[in-house]
Amino acid sequence: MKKKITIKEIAKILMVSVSTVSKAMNDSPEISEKTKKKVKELAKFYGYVPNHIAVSLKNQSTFNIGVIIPDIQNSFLAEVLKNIEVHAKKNGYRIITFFTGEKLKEERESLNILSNGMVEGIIVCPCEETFVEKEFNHFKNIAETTPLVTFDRIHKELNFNSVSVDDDQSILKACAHFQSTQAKNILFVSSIGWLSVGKTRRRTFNTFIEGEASLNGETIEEHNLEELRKKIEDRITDTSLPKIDAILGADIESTLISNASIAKNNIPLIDRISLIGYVDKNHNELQYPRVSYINQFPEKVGEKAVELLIKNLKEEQKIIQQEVIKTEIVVKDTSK
Amino acid sequence: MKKKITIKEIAKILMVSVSTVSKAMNDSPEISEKTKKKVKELAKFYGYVPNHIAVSLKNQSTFNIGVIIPDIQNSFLAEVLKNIEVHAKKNGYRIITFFTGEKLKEERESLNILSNGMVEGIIVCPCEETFVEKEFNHFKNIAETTPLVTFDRIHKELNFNSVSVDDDQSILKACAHFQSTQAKNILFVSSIGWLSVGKTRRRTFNTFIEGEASLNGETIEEHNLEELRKKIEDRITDTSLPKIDAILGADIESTLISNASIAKNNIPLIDRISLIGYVDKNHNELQYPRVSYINQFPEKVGEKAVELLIKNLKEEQKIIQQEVIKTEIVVKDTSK
DNA sequence: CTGAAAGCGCTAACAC
DNA sequence: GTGTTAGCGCTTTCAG
Repeated sequence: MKKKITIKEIAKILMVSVSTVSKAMNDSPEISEKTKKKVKELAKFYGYVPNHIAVSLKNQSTFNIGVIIPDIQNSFLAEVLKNIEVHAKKNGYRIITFFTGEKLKEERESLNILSNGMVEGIIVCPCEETFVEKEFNHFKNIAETTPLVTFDRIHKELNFNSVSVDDDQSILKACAHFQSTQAKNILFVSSIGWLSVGKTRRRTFNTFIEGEASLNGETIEEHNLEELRKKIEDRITDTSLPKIDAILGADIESTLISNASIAKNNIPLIDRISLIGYVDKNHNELQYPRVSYINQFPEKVGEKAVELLIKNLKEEQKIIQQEVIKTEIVVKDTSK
Repeated sequence: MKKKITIKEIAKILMVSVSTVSKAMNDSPEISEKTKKKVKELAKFYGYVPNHIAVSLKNQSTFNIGVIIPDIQNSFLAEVLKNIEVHAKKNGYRIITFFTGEKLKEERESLNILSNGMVEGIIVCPCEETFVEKEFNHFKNIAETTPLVTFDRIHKELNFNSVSVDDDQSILKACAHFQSTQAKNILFVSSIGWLSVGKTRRRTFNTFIEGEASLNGETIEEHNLEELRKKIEDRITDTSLPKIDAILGADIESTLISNASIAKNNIPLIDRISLIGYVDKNHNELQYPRVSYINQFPEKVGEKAVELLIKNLKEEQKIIQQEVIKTEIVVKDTSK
């Protein structure tokens, strides 16, 4: 493997000093056009590119933003990530992405590694284990020295800059939508009952239903997807029980399974069960029927997160801002 | 924002030299247990973490692997990426991911940035524009100084370490599968005719069909997905034309649209059109009907890519190895 | 217009 | 067992 050429070697070949080469490469007005040309030509010839690590160390700035994500397979997070990258780049920053697999240990490690010189600031979606363990100290420690923005998942102890989605509002809007279409029996399905966000969504659903005399609610929560499918199919095909008018999916998986169950059991149109849930937008557009869904605007989440972080990088004093993105129900084929 | 503490400051507080602190932190046997304890305690107290940039510069090694991906929304690439990350971590490496958006300029820039000190080696899926422009010099230049592994997309000029998928075989296996189920008229649908991989797939399909007297082939290629949907629906519902027995989807989008079109037009079972194509595995499992698909083993691609790269990092001399992953047809609901 | 020298934070050979 | 020192590749002040 060929060795990479350094400024020093270029200087030697040209019989000038390293500082001259450095200045020439950076187009300093101190250097004559002639020398600049000479230096640049040789640099190009040898394929010189400044060593990024050395520049970072010297300048104490990397133009890197760290991003920590629980899971890349989560299409919402993937879309946020994409948008973080786009907006970071637009502002002259690169991103360094770590995945935690929802593990607290990985999250801690990622924060530690990133926060020491690698990046100027960090955008992080806290992992599930963090919420289970109610352990937020690693964030607090890091936030003392490194600008931090959390997104998507919130907790009162996570009082940093954050961008989240109005989750309660999503559920309430979906319920209200069902109500306006005369649904009576609403089934809440979830494969994420163990996740804090899953718990909140269920609680919000239940609270709403209890407050509405005209509505009746049922819940199916099951982590195992095959089991979940079975339970949903059993329920919606069981004619001995009151008919389900609408299903609210608490996550992508349960929404898809509900959609599949309705399709598979070929339920006649007259008995159509409405369905609203969470989906991968791109995918949803291409399937039939397209599910009516809760749009969480991942583009906005990504953009805002970058915006908040960069604002914090520039300001000297630290400002705390908590953005909440409003969601909307997008009516497609599975509801009126 | 609080300043991060350095080794120097710890040394001053403890009235020892920086090297003592450094050695103590790195558990050098030269240092007494007592001093180690003293140093470590203070380090912990002040939340000291070594500056990664400085360590990298000093050691001339970063334990970073660069990954360059055209598009994170592509579920195949996302899954490969996830597996690259997992296997990199397993070997003690972090990954730094850049997205090119299929743009040659971005690809060039990403390679340049990564190759100078940031990473030890690079895993890259070359972007489409690279193939359109037939411009491979940026890879060749980088490969002279930085270990490189390309994956997924290949070209005879890209003669580096690579992991690719046996694309021809995928198409041939699908055709053979249709043939074995007595299909006569096969429709090839594609939304990626403009992409090199799309061209190859179509060519392979056509060549096979022409060689088989018992088979008849048709092709619908259309970049605009709404148009594509219309064309597919028109074709499969047009009873004045010979009936389509099977559809081969050349990419995820056209496969999904075909599936949706069949479902939407409620084609009776007796006229069932078989469908094989490319899918997002996770998603496919949850929908109904689940599409019979070509498994490209993204896990293997990611794992092999890391393996090849690390092999190259360790060996002094450079070895070139071109891995080809065999695919398989996974029969689900849309074919016999 | 060019060069010498200091220093970013850390490690490690070498001295004591 | 601990300290001194040089140096990784680069930028930048200051001197000439």
